[in-house]
Amino acid sequence: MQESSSVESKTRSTPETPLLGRLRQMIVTGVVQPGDLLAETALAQDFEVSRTPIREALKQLEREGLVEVRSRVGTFVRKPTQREIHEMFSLKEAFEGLAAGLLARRGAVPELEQLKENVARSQRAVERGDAELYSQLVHEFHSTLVAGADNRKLTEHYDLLMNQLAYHRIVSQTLSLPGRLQNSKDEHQAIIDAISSKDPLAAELVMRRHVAASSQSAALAAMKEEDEEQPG
Amino acid sequence: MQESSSVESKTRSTPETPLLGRLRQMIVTGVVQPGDLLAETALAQDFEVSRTPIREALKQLEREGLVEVRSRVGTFVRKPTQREIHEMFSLKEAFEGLAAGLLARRGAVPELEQLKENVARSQRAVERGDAELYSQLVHEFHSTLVAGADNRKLTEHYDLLMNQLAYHRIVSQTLSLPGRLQNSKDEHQAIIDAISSKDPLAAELVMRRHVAASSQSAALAAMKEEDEEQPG
DNA sequence: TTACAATTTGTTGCATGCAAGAAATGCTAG
DNA sequence: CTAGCATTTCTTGCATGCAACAAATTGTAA
Repeated sequence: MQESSSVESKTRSTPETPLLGRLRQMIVTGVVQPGDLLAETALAQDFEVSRTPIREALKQLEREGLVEVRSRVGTFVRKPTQREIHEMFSLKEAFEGLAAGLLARRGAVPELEQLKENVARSQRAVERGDAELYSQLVHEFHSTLVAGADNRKLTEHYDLLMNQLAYHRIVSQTLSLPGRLQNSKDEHQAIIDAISSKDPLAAELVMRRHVAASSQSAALAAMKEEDEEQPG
Repeated sequence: MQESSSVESKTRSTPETPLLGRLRQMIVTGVVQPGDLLAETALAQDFEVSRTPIREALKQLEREGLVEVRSRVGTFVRKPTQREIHEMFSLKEAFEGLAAGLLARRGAVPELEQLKENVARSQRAVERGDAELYSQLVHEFHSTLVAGADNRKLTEHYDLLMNQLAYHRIVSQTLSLPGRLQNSKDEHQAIIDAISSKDPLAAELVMRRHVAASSQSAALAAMKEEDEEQPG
């Protein structure tokens, strides 16, 4: 299953102090809500350590954009602005497009098989109308695709981005939109086809279209009004 | 003219403790070399503060990939592997391609004028054979282009990437390759043309081609530098 | 009640002490 | 000289105390 942190990958020079991961997960999964105060002293007591390691973790989270440290006032869980969400989806599109292209260039790798199996399971989830399972599979699909690009720097930046997007909550809302669920699965299949035919350009294009479509749904779900122009 | 940090942008929630920026610049500009030990106590004396803020800054730099903290051994300036350099250039291509597309979609903005003027100055630098000035202008061109995309998240990730690439040293060597200098200027002009004609796809394509070409040169230069260290 | 100043409370920022561990050094035996 | 072990040194990891500052609270006067 997953590591202690939410979207974080396996490799890390320092073995990832559990503290940072646990705090990050609390934020990403919504255990603590935007605006909540994360006081060093209180956290230190909760985790039964001193303020120092807590403080270091909070500084990291600030760098990751998950919290805001207001000097001598407090550290607060941050909520991305609508603009930031839009910006991050642009980046998501670029990252996953790049990943699809790189994966297509690599050819037949284990990750490609994983993707095929993912779509098969997704098909069954769609038939059963199991939105919860499907949401999980969607996450796995994108995660596997990026991993398959075999580019650690890309993975690093991608994880950073997705943590800040607090992917789970936004996407699970998105998928409940009518029709989007079946569409999404078909698009995943199209992506696999493009990758399988070892056509990096096509793979990137299809992937980016897919992400753009999802993003639009997600943006709609996050905020009702706000009409955006779509590239094409 | 630059901020305290090297490639960092203006906006930052916390006003960017000077310490972090100064340390970062020391690494990026090569004042301290890869493999060098950055001992907390020594730095604390140099900067006339206690170990605590030094320690926090070093942890940030670890997160940025500039140093490696080996537990209870020391913090060392990190040197990107050849693979990482390759990976980062892939990301650079994606980032700047995205930026070019976004900028093309924005249309006529101040940054576009800055780019035009940059090329004009570059032309003069080429004619005079002033490689040093040209190197600076190249940096400015790419920096302005990304800024012109008006996407702060993109800028954040881009800055993170470029700091780790320690751009200056690699690029300045790159440009000395024969012919590359004039080519580079022409490509910059082509990028501006695509952006001016408000064709995001074309702009992205041309930009990515340009970055790919530069990257290849830079990769060669980096390998060359690598070889020069080994014989000993 | 309202305005406003003084005080109290709560939080982070920084300095410092000490312990844990890794690596270098020296020492001893052969 | 070499190998192996003890010791010393150097470094980070963490705990804690105190100062600086912001914000909330209280008290007071009109």
